[in-house]
Amino acid sequence: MAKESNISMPVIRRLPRYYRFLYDLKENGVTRISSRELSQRMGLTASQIRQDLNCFGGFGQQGYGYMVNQLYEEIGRILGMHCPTKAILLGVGNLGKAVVNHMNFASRGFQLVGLFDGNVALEGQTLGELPIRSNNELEQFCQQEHPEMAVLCIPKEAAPHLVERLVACGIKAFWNFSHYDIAYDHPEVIVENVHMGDSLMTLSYLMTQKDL
Amino acid sequence: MAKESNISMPVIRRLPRYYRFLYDLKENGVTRISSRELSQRMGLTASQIRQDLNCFGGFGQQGYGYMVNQLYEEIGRILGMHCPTKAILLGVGNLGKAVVNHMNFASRGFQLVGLFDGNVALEGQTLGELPIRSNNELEQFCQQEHPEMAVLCIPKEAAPHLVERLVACGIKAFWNFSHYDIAYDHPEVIVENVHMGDSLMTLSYLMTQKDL
DNA sequence: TAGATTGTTAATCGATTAACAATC
DNA sequence: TAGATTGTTAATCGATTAACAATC
Repeated sequence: MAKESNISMPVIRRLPRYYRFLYDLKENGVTRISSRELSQRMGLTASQIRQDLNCFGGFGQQGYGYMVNQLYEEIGRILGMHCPTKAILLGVGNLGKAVVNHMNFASRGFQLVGLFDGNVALEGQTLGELPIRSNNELEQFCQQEHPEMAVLCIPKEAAPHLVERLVACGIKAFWNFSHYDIAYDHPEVIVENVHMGDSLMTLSYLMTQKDL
Repeated sequence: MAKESNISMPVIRRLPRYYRFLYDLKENGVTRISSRELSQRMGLTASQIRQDLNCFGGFGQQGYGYMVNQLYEEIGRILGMHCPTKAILLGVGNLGKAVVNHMNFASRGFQLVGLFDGNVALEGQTLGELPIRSNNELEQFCQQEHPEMAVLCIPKEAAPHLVERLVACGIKAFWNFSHYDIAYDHPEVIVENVHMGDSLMTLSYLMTQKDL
């Protein structure tokens, strides 16, 4: 579908949310829905929903609405859920462990194939059915498995050097929990930053404002 | 400063990022900076930085720039870093543990004062120097400590009932890791959602697009 | 056919960028 | 004073909303 390029980021970032709501509707046995009803459930305008969906094609039927299951599948396809990408995770500390245990990579378009940590004491331990490997094995592992995405749960200080190595290993995208600014040094890779601290501080701001 | 109301969300969400960059500059011994230089480091326009900062007041000096430390402190004050809010966390599973261990609440405007879990087997265990309490103690604890914010690391199914109780206990804001849509049922509370899964799916989309 | 709801164009709104006067 | 850079207004750009013709 040629329409799919040049979609704006606000639209893209709404897609996973549509996907979640459609999944819930599906689970609740709803088979079709109008943009108007979906808009009420999601707190958006019906206009925006139709505008968003039409970036990718006409998934609805005039006078009738959208088939929930079909729309769910279409958005899943658009998001790349059906062609999983191999991913590795670096830094098996508190955060890394939680990401491995808590995040269902398989249902979000990725296949987690390797765990790495700089601490050799962890080597040989397993986490979520995967062995924890030493960073020394990185190059060899990537040559064999060809992962394309790396999850960074490492300290900021360790990041620049590791990112350099990972890019050399063929990693094309990063899910970055570290505070190192990858994009600045590597404009060619895709980076999705997760700054949980920023989110917490935003909440602090909003509470402070309301207190006035 | 009366200017501080009606600031748009895009501006607010950039504040923590300014705060981080200013901290780094400070650490590196930089004492003053122009909007132009900061814009280059952050990948923004100088215009936007000046526009953003002027929502809150004139922190710079014409012909000279901004004092790094002063600006850092001002943004910290705006974000409410200096008046910590008491917070509790519910759900001490993988994710809850990681949040407790990994997130420095104290440096982001909050004081974590209590941990709660529905699993009584965890009761009495400690995590990050705090005892894990049963959800049964919630009401009594809140009466004594008056926390204003709750971190939700609980399953979606458990959320509606617990949120009800927490709002009755005087909780005014939620840092929500669950997929339950709090705002829909409680428009009066402040909610900051953290949807890590959405972030991962966005990355999947971006990779899928580039592959075309 | 009549009613409903989409797909799509046009209008509005808001956010970003550019420009420049103020001033250090 | 001259140079630099802010604070602020104006212009542009993009995203959202409204409107409505197309059509199921």
